[in-house]
Amino acid sequence: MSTATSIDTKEQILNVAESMIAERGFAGTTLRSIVSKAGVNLAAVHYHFGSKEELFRATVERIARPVVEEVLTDLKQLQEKDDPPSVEEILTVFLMSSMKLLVGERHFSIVRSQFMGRCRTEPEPIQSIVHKEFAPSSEALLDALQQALPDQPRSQLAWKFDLAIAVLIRIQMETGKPGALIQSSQSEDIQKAVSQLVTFLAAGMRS
Amino acid sequence: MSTATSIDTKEQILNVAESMIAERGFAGTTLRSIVSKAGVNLAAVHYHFGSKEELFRATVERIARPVVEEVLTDLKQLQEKDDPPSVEEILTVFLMSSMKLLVGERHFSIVRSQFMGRCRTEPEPIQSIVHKEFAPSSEALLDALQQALPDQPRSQLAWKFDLAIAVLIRIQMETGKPGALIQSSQSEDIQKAVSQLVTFLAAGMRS
DNA sequence: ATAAGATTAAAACGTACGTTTGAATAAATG
DNA sequence: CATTTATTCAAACGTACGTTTTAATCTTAT
Repeated sequence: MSTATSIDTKEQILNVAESMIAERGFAGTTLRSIVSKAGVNLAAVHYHFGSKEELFRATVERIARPVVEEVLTDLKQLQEKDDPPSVEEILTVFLMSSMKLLVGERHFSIVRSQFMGRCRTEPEPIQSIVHKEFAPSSEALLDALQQALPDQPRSQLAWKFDLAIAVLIRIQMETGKPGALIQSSQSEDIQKAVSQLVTFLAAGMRS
Repeated sequence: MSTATSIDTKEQILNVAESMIAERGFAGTTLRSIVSKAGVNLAAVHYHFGSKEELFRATVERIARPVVEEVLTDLKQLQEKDDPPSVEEILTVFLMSSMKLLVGERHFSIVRSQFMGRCRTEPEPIQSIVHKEFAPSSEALLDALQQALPDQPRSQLAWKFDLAIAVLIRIQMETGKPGALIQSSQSEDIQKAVSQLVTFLAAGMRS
């Protein structure tokens, strides 16, 4: 059953795995280093998750799920307001859904942002896991963009949106580092950065 | 001395390391898998390179050096023609210098492009190695952009250029895959893609 | 031809990996 | 309270890692 102790262990592993994978990547992070930092037994990983890869899947899922859900609901809400929404509105939903991870306890949330960036640049089979997790929101966003820019061929829109993802990933990986666009997890900083990014990307999307 | 056989061994290791790191990343690529595919002895790696990390450094250097030199000479040539050059001209130099890796034997050159993208998203200490290798050309390009867009604050230009790098990396990683902007290594395809990317990025840079 | 140096080869080094096991402990259930 | 279930723990499993060693082989030059 789910006892208080077991939940703590499981979540501790997820938390530590998150920050270590964000820094060192999947292949560069060992289970022994995770359990050492988390203060739990090595076997706990396999008891709670089954394998290293499943632990990674759980880590991705825990972060990605609320982001994907946020995109879908915000997009739906946007389309009910005015259909079709503008490119800027769609890009704002796209960026803000991920940036909202940043609002909260500083260090932890910045790590989350870096984790998101890191895990989306991992080699196979990690890449597929992450891609699959984000597929629903990616497709919804691309559909919305197609409606906002009906004159552009779908293929062109596809690679442009792909570049928008690349930009988001880069922003996430650099978050908190000196010289980066986003340095704090304060709401004003984030909103300002998002609006700059929307301007940057919208110009490219329309071009 | 440098005999014909030893050069073949050394270059064989570099070639195979290049393609395997492009696919699996640095931590995910083992020396044993490299020498196995290359058909050379395991100890040859340490004889010719000293360590796994030094092999990686050599692999990066072999590809990055001509790219960096190309950027510097092309930029100089551009500035002699008209000073200051336009944003579009600078971005073209930036993109084309890397894209020229693609011109040549198809499979091998596509792997090179993927390697470039992959190694620039690696965790430390790899990240620092790659960054150091590209620093001269990055700084020169940023300086040129500053001259072309004197009204934008340096800090803003810096993160915008950083996003341009992110875009290039993404393009390189996706090269050859279905749905990607660049699918072949033919000169026309590349030039067409570069001009589209220049338009995309220039719009963002000016925004 | 032979000595010197450069390169390759096979084997082992110690370490660390992900995973499994089986017993000990804690929690929940009747 | 007894018993079943859930969880933790220490230890070991087999495998694979990067690296080192020592000897054999090939090149080059005297």
